[in-house]
Amino acid sequence: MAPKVSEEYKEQKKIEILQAAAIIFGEKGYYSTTMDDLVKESKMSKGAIYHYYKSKEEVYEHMLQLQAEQTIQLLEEKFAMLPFTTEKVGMLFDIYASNKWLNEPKLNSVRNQLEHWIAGSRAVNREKYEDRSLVFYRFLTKILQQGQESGEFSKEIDISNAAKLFWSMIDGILLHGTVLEHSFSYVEVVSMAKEMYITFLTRGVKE
Amino acid sequence: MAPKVSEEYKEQKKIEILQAAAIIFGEKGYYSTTMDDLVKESKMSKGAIYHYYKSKEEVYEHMLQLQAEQTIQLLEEKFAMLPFTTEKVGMLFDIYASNKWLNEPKLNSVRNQLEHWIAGSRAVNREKYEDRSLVFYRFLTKILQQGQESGEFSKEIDISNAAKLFWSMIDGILLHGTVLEHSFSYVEVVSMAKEMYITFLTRGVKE
Amino acid sequence: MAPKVSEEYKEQKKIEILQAAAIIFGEKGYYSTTMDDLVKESKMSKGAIYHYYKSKEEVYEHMLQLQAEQTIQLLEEKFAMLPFTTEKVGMLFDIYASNKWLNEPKLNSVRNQLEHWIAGSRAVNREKYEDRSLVFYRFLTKILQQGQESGEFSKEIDISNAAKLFWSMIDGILLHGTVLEHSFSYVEVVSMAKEMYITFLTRGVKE
Amino acid sequence: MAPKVSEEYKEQKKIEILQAAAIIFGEKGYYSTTMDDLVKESKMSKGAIYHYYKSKEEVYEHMLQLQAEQTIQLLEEKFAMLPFTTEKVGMLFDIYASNKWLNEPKLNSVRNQLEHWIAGSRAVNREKYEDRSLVFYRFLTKILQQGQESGEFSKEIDISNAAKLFWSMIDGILLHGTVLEHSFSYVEVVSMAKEMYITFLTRGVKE
DNA sequence: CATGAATGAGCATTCATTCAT
DNA sequence: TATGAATGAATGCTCATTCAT
Repeated sequence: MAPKVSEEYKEQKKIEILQAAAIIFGEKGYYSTTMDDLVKESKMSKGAIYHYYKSKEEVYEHMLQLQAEQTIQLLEEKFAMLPFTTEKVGMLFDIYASNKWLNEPKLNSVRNQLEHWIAGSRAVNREKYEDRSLVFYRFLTKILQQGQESGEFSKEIDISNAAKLFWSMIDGILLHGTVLEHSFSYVEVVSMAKEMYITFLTRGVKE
Repeated sequence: MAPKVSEEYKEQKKIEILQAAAIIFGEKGYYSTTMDDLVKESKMSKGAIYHYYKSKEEVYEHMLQLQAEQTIQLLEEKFAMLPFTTEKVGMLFDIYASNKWLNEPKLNSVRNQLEHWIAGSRAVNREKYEDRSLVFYRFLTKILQQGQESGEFSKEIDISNAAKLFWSMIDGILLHGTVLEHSFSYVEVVSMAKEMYITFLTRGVKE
Repeated sequence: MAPKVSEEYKEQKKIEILQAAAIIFGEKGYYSTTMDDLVKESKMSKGAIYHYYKSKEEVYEHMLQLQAEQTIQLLEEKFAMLPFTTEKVGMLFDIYASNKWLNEPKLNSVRNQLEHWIAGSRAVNREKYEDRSLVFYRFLTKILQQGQESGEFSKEIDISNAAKLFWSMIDGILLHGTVLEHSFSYVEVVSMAKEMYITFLTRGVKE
Repeated sequence: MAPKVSEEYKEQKKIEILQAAAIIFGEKGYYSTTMDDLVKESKMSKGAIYHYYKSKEEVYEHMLQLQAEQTIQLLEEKFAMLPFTTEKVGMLFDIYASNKWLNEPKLNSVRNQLEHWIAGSRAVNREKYEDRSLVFYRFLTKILQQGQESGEFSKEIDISNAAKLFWSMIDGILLHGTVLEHSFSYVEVVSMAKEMYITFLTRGVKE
């Protein structure tokens, strides 16, 4: 209702829309969510939403981007203080094993990411999705490199592929965990993956 | 009154619909594919399709089921003749590494499975999806058990979780490979996963 | 409701839609007419209309085309039996002077043609509108040529421009007549135009 | 309480809005132009425009009125100095034949007038449009009357209808010229109309 | 006076499903 | 059985107008 408002106000409004979007898209998925659903969830008018985003697609895109950024940011914060790279990689698994990743909102966020990933892989502009992955790959590759340099990890391993393998594994586990929920022993599987992966990285390294 | 056409005829018709469905759903995804698309692809009339399947959803379901069955059957055929379980597990990776899994139709099939998995995980009747996974889990669990019994694999490993981990990993790799395609070094990553997984299974086992 | 219907049936349906379109577009104009108006007027379902035409625009286009064709056909029928071209040109005016051109449906048809003409002149694909005019120009040019050849009309006149002038004049009179209706002495103005135009064509011709 | 700003300021603002309106309505037509388009073109805020005009319709109305007034004023200025009415009528044609009437802005103005004329002829308050025409009719009727009184024009002609015929002809030619643009030999047709019309008026008058 | 964010009714179009023939 | 015309609720999006600041 306020004209000529501050930039922060507008930014705040966009965040509010994205938060409602996260809830409702998470609940019903991209296709089954209607703009009326989002209107109801956000308690804004349709016009207001279209004032800030020019399509349902755009709302979704921005929501995904925000979630990816928040994830990366979270990871980097946690990592700032750890001295050893082995610990870092271990913590990465621990983060995903922690119950934070099992509650409803996170689950939905994961579902969204995966769903749009797949849908998007059919789209013409697939680069966007590639970019989003590369951020995650790069994040881990850097850590693995530190590990090789410090002598913690075997130098024979191709760290670029190892990073890809890590995220593939995590996404696969999240996928199964998301779909199967309680019949999938999520924590145990992540734990097994952690042991397997770290053993593999440190294999043949003298301690 | 005797039916006008044979059962085989009807079964054949249903298969034809499913084949068209695999192509068109694979190309456009569940939501973006319309029944008119399926009509065009299958070269049948709308009435005919609705005669054999009572909804779009049902066509999709049956198509997925068929694809899953074909995959399991393929795997079992390949495995019949291998004596050592280590070889079997290795072959499992090799199958996924082989170029059969990189061509367009397979890719689409994978996309379909994953997409519906995720969408379905939100649905009320999630059991259906759980069942489909359990078939795969059980298939591998049996093999891993043989491996433990023959002394090839470490007895300390929880084979049920190891099976879950395997399929999570494979689906995760397929997911990344599907989305990223050429910028994802698919074969190398599968190969690394193979080495890692088998090492993990056989770790501590005297040879 | 009938599947696999005859071509005539389909043609008939399309005509029905066009007839309803002529009424409702004529009444409210292109922009103010909604598809719901057309649904109500045609007593068909929205889906049925979209089954035969792929957009509101297309319905409008086809309606215009039909009206133009009907006009040309009407003119040609009337002309078949007249021996002298002067009489033909005279009759052309008489047709427009006749009260047929003053009743509501015709008036609306004229309004539609003119309205879309103008709107269309801004459009990218203006050729369509040009074509429609050229049909009318050509129709008259042929007659004027016969008149010159038979010696009825002055040979100094550029008949191509004279044809353009005729239709400009008629459209202008229709425009004013349509807009001003009763305060525009339509019949008298057409009559004056007739005298002026024919005098001009036959000027200097020995009788 | 005294107004905060002068009347001239307000008048100036309204003119500015109308100038932007002439451009943007001319370009896109009444229906396809949005208030946001007008905001952008006028470089004013939406609130400002609604402060001076109470609706889109009103802006359009005022714009048309202004354009009509300017046209009449232009004509009257040109005519003040001509002694013979035949010359005046000739000049009227010449004005329309001059290239001023072929450039983009004028063309758009013509389009606007015609478009709204037609749309308006459906409206309830048609008198408004009638009035606007009557101004033009009256303007020419006066001149034709002078011509009859001075003996330049035939006394047998109904000058009221002749005035109507003139403007019908001009609008018709503008209509065709506007729609067909380069494939319509505008200057030649106006020139032919001039010869025809003046011959008609002066027919049977001894010189 | 000026601003532009907010409103929400309105619109064209889509599409799964039905059913008369 | 087979056909495809018909249905109409549902959907994403637009835009003239209002009004708090």
